[in-house]
Amino acid sequence: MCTPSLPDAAGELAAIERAARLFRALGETSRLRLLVTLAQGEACVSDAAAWAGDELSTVSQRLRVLRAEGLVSRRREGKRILYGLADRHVADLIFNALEHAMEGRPASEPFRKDEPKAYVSHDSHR
Amino acid sequence: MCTPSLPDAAGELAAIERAARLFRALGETSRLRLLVTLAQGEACVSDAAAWAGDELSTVSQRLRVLRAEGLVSRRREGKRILYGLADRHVADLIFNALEHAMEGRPASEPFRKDEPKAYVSHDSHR
DNA sequence: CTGTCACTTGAACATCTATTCAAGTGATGG
DNA sequence: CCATCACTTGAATAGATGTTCAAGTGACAG
Repeated sequence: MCTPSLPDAAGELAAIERAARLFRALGETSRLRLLVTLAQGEACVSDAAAWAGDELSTVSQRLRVLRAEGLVSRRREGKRILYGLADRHVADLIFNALEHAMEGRPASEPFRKDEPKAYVSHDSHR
Repeated sequence: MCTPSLPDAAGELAAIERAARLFRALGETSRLRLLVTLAQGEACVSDAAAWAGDELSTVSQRLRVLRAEGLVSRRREGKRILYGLADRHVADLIFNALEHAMEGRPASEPFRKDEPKAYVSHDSHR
């Protein structure tokens, strides 16, 4: 008699929470730029900081956030530590968003009285 | 050895900025839950508020943010205003993230000395 | 060993963001 | 037309988050 439209398992709520944190990590221009940079290939923190024109510790903190969400990989090479995108999944997520961002309207859609198109998912994903 | 890895057009920077705002909109549990709810079908604000157990105005504000990023559609039906997912692209984004969230490690990966796998994108997307 | 290099981390500050209440808007139904 | 319903919006507050400086860590070169 409750949860009228959400046959979600408790685990799904946790997954949503998790996904939200993931999105939040992606949701900052500086961090996203960093990821796009890493999509071109691995980089050490110093270089990444140089490309971005930011402080070393700033970039390190950004990578910390990204790593906490499993978005980047990390390996040592000599004295440097190389970061890269964690997997193809991450790249997909980013490029999908970039596509949507380019297609989407210029962020100025006052009201539009009726927008008939509403997408409905194929039932459940689970 | 300058702009070593970023042949980005100026427009791409704007796209990244845009994508980041999009991710930020997705990056909050309450808003993401709302979107997942809408993925099951359209809903009016009152109902959505009831499902979520939140104030009407709270949900309205959330929808405002989502609408500003083009994530939801809106149409009037009688006295109600029905919201839904904007398009399949949005659903893809969400479900991709949910998958990654489920696959990913339990958010406790202290260091892992060497993680050899670093994904490198197939050159450019442009 | 020891010094140094490359990076990480803690704390402080500033900024941004979400939620809420109250007031406003506008289409609908009578 | 007018009252009402369903929703939106503005302002205030509280909580979260990013950046920076300074200090800390750890591996590698000598």
